[in-house]
Amino acid sequence: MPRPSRESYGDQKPPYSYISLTAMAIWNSPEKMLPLSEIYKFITDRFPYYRKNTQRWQNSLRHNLSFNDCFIKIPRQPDRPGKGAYWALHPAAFDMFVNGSLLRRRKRFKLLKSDKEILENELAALTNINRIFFRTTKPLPWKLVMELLF
DNA sequence: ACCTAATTCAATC
DNA sequence: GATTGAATTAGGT
Ligand SMILES: [Mg+2]
Repeated sequence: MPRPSRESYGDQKPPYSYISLTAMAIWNSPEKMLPLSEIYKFITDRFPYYRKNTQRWQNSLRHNLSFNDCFIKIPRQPDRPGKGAYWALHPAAFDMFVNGSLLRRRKRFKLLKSDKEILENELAALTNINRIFFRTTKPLPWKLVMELLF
């Protein structure tokens, strides 16, 4: 994993792909997952180059998050409200930069169609569980909930 | 020169 | 914010 923490390229474009920058941001975080806004912040905080043309590169970065299987969208937990989901690195993609550079990996990380479907089902299940908590102030009758679910 | 990863534009939800 | 496609740019051999 790329792990630059305090670099300075001035106003020059740093030699990292959006995938690298995003992986750095996520890896640098305590929980190894960040909402979009924090990924942006990580990048603009240390690379002045990205304080311009924000609409362009942020759209590209979002494209990367959705398109690349190495990034997975974790639904936000009810106890941590905010906008958008969290983004994490797929555990099987930790080594996606080996034998490559931070500008261009040797191969794209792509999940098998079947593995992708399994992952999507798991995340969808998580979203459903979270929905049970959504906007409830008082504690839910867990005993009852569990009995209904299982 | 070639392969294909990365970036961009932009429609759509 | 997130997803997707199509077209273009560009890194690495
Ligand atoms: Mg993804």
